[in-house]
Amino acid sequence: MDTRKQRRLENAGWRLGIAADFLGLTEAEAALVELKVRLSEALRARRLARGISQASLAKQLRSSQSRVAKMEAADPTVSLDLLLRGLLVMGAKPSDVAKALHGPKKAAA
Amino acid sequence: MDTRKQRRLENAGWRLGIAADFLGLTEAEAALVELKVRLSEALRARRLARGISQASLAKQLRSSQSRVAKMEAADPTVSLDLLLRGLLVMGAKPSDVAKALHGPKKAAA
DNA sequence: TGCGATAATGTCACAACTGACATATCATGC
DNA sequence: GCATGATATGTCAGTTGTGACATTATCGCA
Repeated sequence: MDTRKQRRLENAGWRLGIAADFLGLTEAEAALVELKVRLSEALRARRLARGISQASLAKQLRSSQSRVAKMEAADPTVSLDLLLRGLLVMGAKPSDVAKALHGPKKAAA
Repeated sequence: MDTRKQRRLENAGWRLGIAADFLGLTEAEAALVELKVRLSEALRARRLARGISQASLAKQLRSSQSRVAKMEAADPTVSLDLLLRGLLVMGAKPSDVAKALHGPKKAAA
């Protein structure tokens, strides 16, 4: 088929309806929240495994106890950047992060 | 051993030397940059696979062409949040994101 | 050569995130 | 009962990220 016309329209940024775009974004937004939750759970798990307090983690992160609490609660005001830094500071390797993204369960039957 | 005293100190936030903490953070910081680069590569790959322009992706993201360019360049001013949203909008599932984190190569010999 | 589309780079006002602090809740041990 | 340590919740001023815009640089095509 002739994809030229479509390409033209898409590149102008119109991609078949604003409503669809909107839905696409909120979908992505929901998925992002899901990912944040998983990372926050992984963070808490790692911290507890090390047996240290939120205050201690905060110090290592150069942050504060209250923010760490919000990180672990997946508070909307916490960025992924901070969450990731928390995990990495707690010794997570990139592959560990990838695992965490898959889901909270390690290997459920 | 008696771990009580150590726990006390740790929970007060002192964890054996500020220098070590500092190194830990910059290490995490470097790892974070690495992850950002991988995600930015994955983003560009996905966009090109779909054959759409930065402007089109920007529209779907409700962002701008210039910011998408910066996303793909792993510019320090773009957040992980935005990068992730970009990937998700481009149809990436969480498992795809996890794969991207492992490394740019899919299955090199 | 000029034109249209795409992408890269710099800037800026505005919005979101941040650390810090105060305070509150909830356990444990005395 | 009430300390003590850990965690949760709310607020706020200062920093960082954001979308938008302008500008520039390529590239392909007629």
